[in-house]
Amino acid sequence: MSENYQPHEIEVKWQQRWDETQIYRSRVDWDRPKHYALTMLPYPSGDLHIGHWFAMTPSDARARWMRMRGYNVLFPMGFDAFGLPAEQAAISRNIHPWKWTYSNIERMREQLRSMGAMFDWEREAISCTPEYYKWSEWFFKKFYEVGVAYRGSALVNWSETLQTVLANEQVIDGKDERTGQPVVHKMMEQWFFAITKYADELLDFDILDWPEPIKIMQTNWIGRSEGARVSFRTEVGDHPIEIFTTRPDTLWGSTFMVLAPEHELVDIITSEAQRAAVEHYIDEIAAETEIERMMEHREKTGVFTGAYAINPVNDERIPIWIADYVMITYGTGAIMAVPAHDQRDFEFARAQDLPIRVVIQPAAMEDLLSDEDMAEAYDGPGTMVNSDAMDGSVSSKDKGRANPAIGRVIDWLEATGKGEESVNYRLHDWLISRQRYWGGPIPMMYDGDEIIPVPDEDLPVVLPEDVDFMPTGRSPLTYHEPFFKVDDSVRRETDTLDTFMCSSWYQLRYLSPHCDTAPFDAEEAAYWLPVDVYTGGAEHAVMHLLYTRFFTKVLRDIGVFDEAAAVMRQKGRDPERAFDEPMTVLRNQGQVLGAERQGDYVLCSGRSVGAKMLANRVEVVGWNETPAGFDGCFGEIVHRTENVLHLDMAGVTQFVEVPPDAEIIIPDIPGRNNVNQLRHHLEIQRMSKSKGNVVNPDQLVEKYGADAVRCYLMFNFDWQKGGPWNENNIKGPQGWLHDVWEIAAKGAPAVEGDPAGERDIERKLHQTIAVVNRGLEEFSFNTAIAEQMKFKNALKAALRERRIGPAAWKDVMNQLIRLMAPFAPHIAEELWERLGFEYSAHLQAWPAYDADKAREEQVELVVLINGKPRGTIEVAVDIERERALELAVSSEAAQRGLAGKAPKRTIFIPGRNGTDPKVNIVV
RNA sequence: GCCUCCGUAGCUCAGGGGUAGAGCGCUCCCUUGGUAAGGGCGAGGUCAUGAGUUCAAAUCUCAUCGGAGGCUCCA
Repeated sequence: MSENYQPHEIEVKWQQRWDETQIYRSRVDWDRPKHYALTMLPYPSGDLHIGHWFAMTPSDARARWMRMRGYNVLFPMGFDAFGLPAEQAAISRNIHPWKWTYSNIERMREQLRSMGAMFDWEREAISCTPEYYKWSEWFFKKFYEVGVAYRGSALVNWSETLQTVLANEQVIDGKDERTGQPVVHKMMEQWFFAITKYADELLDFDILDWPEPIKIMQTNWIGRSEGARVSFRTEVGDHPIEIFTTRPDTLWGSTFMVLAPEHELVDIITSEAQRAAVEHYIDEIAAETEIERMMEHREKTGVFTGAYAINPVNDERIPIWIADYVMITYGTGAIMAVPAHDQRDFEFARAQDLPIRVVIQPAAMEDLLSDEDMAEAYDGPGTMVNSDAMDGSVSSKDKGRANPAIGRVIDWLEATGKGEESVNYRLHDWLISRQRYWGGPIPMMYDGDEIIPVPDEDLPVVLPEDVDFMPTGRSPLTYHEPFFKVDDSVRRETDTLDTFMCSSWYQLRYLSPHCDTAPFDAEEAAYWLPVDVYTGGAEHAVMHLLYTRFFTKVLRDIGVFDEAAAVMRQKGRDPERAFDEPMTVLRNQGQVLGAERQGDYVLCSGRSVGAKMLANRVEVVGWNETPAGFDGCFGEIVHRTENVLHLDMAGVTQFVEVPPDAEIIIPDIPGRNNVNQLRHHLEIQRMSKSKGNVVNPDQLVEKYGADAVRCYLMFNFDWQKGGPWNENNIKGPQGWLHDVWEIAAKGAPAVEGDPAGERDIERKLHQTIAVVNRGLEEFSFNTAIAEQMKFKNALKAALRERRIGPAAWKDVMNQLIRLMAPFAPHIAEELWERLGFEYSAHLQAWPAYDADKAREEQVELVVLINGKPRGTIEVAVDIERERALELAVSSEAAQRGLAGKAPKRTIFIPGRNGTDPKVNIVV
């Protein structure tokens, strides 16, 4: 073996060989423990992005590791192929979404193969194929049968830009999540999934090992609050106003009511005298966007409707206002205003000169509130006052029934029939229909008002190809008569499914993507489910990750998993809770950010040598701090080679050589500075086409090889954090691979080695195994690789010092290659073969960690004087306390520190894994 | 405004009550028959700041400053 490391050649070669020998096929094997590793499936948007590599290759490394540890691993891949991006791209390029999507998929498949991941392509699933969406449709029907899918009228988000409705989860700050364009509220009849029925169960994360932020985000999104519903009579006939409150203990302090301007009662209750003012206000609000309305700290505006309501707790007559600080989308769209105890109501009352009444008094006398001179609302604990029979009840800081006053008032409301305990959710039902073309058809038909599900035997309802899909605000399928016309009276639903529905169950389709009698094969499901480790971006926190949990729970409740559960029982596995959640462990990767040039601005003075300046002084200054009349160079450092700075001077590049004796002044860094402390590095930014900082993985693979790119991505970032791209840093992992190659290429050493040296390297190997295991376990891929680099350095040194013999060398190489196999699969396989081991490296067992072999025998006993290290003594690893103290106190370092005095106190700290034992001598 | 996480070498990051670590970068030397390279030596850190706890604090506590992410008229 003598050639150089040629990544490209060996990578292509092994990818083919792996394919041919099918070593990544995953098959049910009840005798082996299973591991379902899943990484979020890509959208076939065109080219594979470096972000895909960043997400997928570490996941692949971990899946490979699990496999080598004896697990039967399923690691599938597919495409989330329906949806607006394809349709928008198709519109702008004037090609059919099928074509666009399929050519992208073909291209991305090839790119995915170049990663050298252990994807089982036999299990590939593509959500826009009829074989796939047949089952999306089938699920929809099942949901309809049990009332989870329903058609209803609701205020929905309408995007003018996209000409379709969107789910709440796809609207962020009043803007469409994808295009950033504003959405408006519209009353429309649409299809919904009753996700709110599962709100409480979705709040239970007991069996989930998920990142805390995701759980918090889902919890906030679901937004459960406990309180009461109370109905206020109005003076305009039988039109009561329903309100929800979390503070029923403040009911007596309600001095007015506020309806959202969109509330359906506004028109009914408004008095003739106020009608013009109310309509004017509503017009004004309508002209504002949702975004403007949600701006914080804006002046509270509103208008009186002329109507009054009766507060049921004290029969008081209170005015009804409308104001835009009350949102139609939350609660009932109406509130009882308690200005004394709610800051928003307080501000409104002050602005409109409405009365304020204190009904909760704080405990301390000096804090007592008065209606007239409150500066702000009081929402702390206290005692109920001005509340008739409830006076004296103690309102604590607690929410819901945990607060005694609230509990007492709720009981009283229910006993008197004035109200009832209630839970309100911020979460709304999932709006599932879209007025767009590129989605799964909704398998429903209409005969007049009657809804008729498409019979099972007619599934799938196939999405026709010859459709004009330009958006018009109506579903493109409404213009396609052969599709929608079933017969003279029956027509098909022409809206399509939200793509998030299709991606809510893809993990199930991977189990048996070609199964045409069921969405998935029961035995496969029984064996593989649930997903053991799911990896992907945190941006899906309240969309995909919430939807798929909901979906799984519905499927469980309608019995879709029953057969799989039966198989489990039959195989002696416990199906209890196996189908409650789709993915038990979730980890989010961070984002690889783009780099943008950003160096220090410097003033350089010196003398010109040809085109170059030879500087004697370089000072870092602000970007616009050129002193008038300055004679020298001023500009941004855009690059540096050794001690030559490349300055950008208003578009012209100036070279400045900085000799070692030049004075360098960096205000942020005190003391003497040197040239490499100057910032010539890159500023981080999101990668985007418009910034031109998108990194193309194909070119990197071409240049460095897939293994180096994989290792760079795993080594140079904290995977869960992400960070800035810096191609220069690829040299680190590249050097590692190169060195390992060289060590292997040199072949077995021709010396005998020495036992101590071999023992030493064995110890280091086992210490490395432990760290690599921990790194992979904890998704800390960077530490796992750093440790292997260290081991490589140690091995290299030992070989140089001729301390390793041929037998030990071969054994170490064998283990070293297996250790690197999950990270750099191609080079590992190549070296494995070249060293004469049997194919394949990836079918080997993971090196076993042996704690005895990892243990140090001789360690340094550290002598500390007053906690400061002052010297070391070589001792046995298991040295005992008495002996250590004796040695330490009599050591030269200690004697020097003690200067003849007796130690005041001595403390022995035994060494534990990896750390040296210590003795602290207090003088 | 609230919540979560984070400030360690020039950069990217490990570690974490008991000697300050890795890779890259940088200096100097060697090699110039692995060569759009290789080898060796080395420099560089008040572990953000300030207080507290301790025999001992980069590590634990509190405060301050700085950064990232999330939530935010949620009744």
